[in-house]
Amino acid sequence: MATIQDVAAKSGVSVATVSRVLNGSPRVSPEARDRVRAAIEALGYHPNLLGRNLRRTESRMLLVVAASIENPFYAGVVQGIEAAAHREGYNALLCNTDRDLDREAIYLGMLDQRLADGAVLLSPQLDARAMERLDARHPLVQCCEYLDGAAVPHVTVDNRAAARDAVRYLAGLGHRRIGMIMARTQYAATRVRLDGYRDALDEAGIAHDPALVAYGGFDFENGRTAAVALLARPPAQRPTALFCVSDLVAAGAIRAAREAGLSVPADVSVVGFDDIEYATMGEPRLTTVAQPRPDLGRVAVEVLLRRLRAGAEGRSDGTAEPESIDLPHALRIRESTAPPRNAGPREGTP
Amino acid sequence: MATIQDVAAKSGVSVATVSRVLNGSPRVSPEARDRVRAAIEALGYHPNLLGRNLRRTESRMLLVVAASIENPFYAGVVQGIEAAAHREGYNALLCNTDRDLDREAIYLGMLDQRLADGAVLLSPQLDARAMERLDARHPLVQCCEYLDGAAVPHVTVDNRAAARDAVRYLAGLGHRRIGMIMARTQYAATRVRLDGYRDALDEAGIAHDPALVAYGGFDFENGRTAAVALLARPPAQRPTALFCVSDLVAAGAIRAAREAGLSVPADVSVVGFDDIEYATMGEPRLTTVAQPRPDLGRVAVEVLLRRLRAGAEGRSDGTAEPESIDLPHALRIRESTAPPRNAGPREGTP
DNA sequence: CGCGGGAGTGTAATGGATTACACGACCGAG
DNA sequence: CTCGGTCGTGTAATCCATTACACTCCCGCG
Repeated sequence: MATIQDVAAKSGVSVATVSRVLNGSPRVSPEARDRVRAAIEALGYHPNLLGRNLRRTESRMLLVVAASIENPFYAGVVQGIEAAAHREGYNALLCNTDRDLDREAIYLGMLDQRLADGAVLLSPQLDARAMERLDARHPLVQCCEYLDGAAVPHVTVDNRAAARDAVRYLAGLGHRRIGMIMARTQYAATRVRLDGYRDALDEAGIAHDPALVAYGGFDFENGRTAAVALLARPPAQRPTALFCVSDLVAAGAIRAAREAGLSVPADVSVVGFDDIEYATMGEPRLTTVAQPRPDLGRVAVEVLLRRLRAGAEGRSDGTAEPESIDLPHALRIRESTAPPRNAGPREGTP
Repeated sequence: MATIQDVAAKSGVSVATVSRVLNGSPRVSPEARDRVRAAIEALGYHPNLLGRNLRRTESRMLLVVAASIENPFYAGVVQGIEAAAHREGYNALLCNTDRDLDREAIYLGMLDQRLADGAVLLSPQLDARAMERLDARHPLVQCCEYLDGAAVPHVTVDNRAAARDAVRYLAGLGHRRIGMIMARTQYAATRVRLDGYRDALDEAGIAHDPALVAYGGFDFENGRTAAVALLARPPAQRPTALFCVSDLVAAGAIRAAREAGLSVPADVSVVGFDDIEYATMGEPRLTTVAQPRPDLGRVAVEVLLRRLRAGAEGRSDGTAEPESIDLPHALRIRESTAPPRNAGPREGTP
């Protein structure tokens, strides 16, 4: 394939001038510019980015690392990341770790190999210290999920407030035995949802009952299994509402309720988290907490590029507070929630 | 960061020797090897792949281009692609076109810029000629969907046979008014499903009724809209079974049936295509045609790398038949299908 | 008329790794 | 002892584009 030398020869100028045309430098005469453009056209020349990137010592590639990029929740986030990256002239390299620390290490190794300039971590597997060490060499940003102790910026919603809103809504419908299906996880973003759940119970003057909190994972089967246990309790102790840590878990809970002969929402209300597409496809449509997914991705990229550029100019202040951002969430009320049987909504409460 | 020069200096050998150690050449004395390894360790050296790739004139990167990578159907395919690519020392760069020809062009442009060595196309937007022209410069392979006239290899299931199996099963249950919800599409892989549907009707001696075939897209809403139209017909002309071009369309059809006061499968049987995770999460669980998704991805990469290597050795035979491959599919019978009301299964037919 | 300075262009160094070729040391065969 | 060959290693060219620096014109001002 043609190189910049070929273009230079064909248009009768030096490679420097061709390069200047390529990069839009103003110090080129219109005639030279035209001749170079014509030669590029005639030769079907495309700059070899391997050469350019080597010279510029950057790859203009951003890593997007997640347990599973295809997880429906991440769909919109990734879209936001890609769009923002392209707008800034970067490409996004999507990486699936399948929660495997080694696979993640391979991907993050691309930073040291200069195949990528920075990374957005959607579900980090490494520990906080390792993340900080890596971040000292190459800018990182955590998005949606993040590790508690790591001094690496993160972009999320206020998960505690989001959970509080969801459970407050259930309490407002008149529910008193509200269960929660949590996930066992290292992520602070998820763990504080339990705090939000408790906040709302406190507000409503409902005593905490640890037996109403079940722990599993984020998936359909996890949700189903956890819900089976909670719904197997005697009717007087059985929760009349379940707040679930994800929409997939909520779908599992609905399946469990059906299998237990209970109807949703008449016998049990179910609230999810994430607002994935599936939430409106199943029956009943899911009440859930929506996160601004494309925005989460977009802002994460903005933070990352800000750091990348700051670093390129030699600044690495070190101890400055990492720039972390919360974006607004929203409770979407649909058909999987209703007042409990034998207890209308508490209209009287202000 | 440390370069190969630094390692050479620190270990008292030349860069050539360091490079040989890096690449596992046997022509290095054990002592030199050890010293180099120690220096690499001490300096925390990682080879700069921008330099290596420039020198080798390859990027070891494979493009994976789809309308939407996050589409649940592609999840497993992408997983297969990634796994196979890594096994061969390649990275997969996932690209979303959102069905936008321009965005696709930008991604495919990365081939000419040498940021990627080849591409797997999951839902090509360009036309057959353009694809062939591009393929002449850089190896491509189509996976799952493919264009009719393009002399570019593809890896799929036998979509016609798969559709035939699904509809044959419905006919076997005793259905005679079997509708199909198709997608308007440029893809041959999808279009031949209509042929398979007709094959099965012919086999069962059922006359074709064009009014029973509706056209839409691949999504939930498309499926719902199309099904609303088919199910609005008077009961005697209404289809008792619907074969849908995708699981999402089938989900939409089920929603439409419910809204029309019909129950699935008692009043209408519904069959999907793809067997995405959602197929077993909803109610009822979906009868559908499963594709071996990771295998489709794996084989696509194998074909691609075969071509890449052949091309690297200077061979480009030109007019040889493109290597296209069909992988086996499977009908998964679940709960969304049953014999029609007022007509038991046709047990007597052999 | 001489000189400072900007515009336009070219030469060559540079980024980091790979590898063809060359060279010296050393071995065994004749 | 000499020659051919292997082994280990180094030098320098190479991949392709960017850019610091130098240079030539040419203009306008004093």
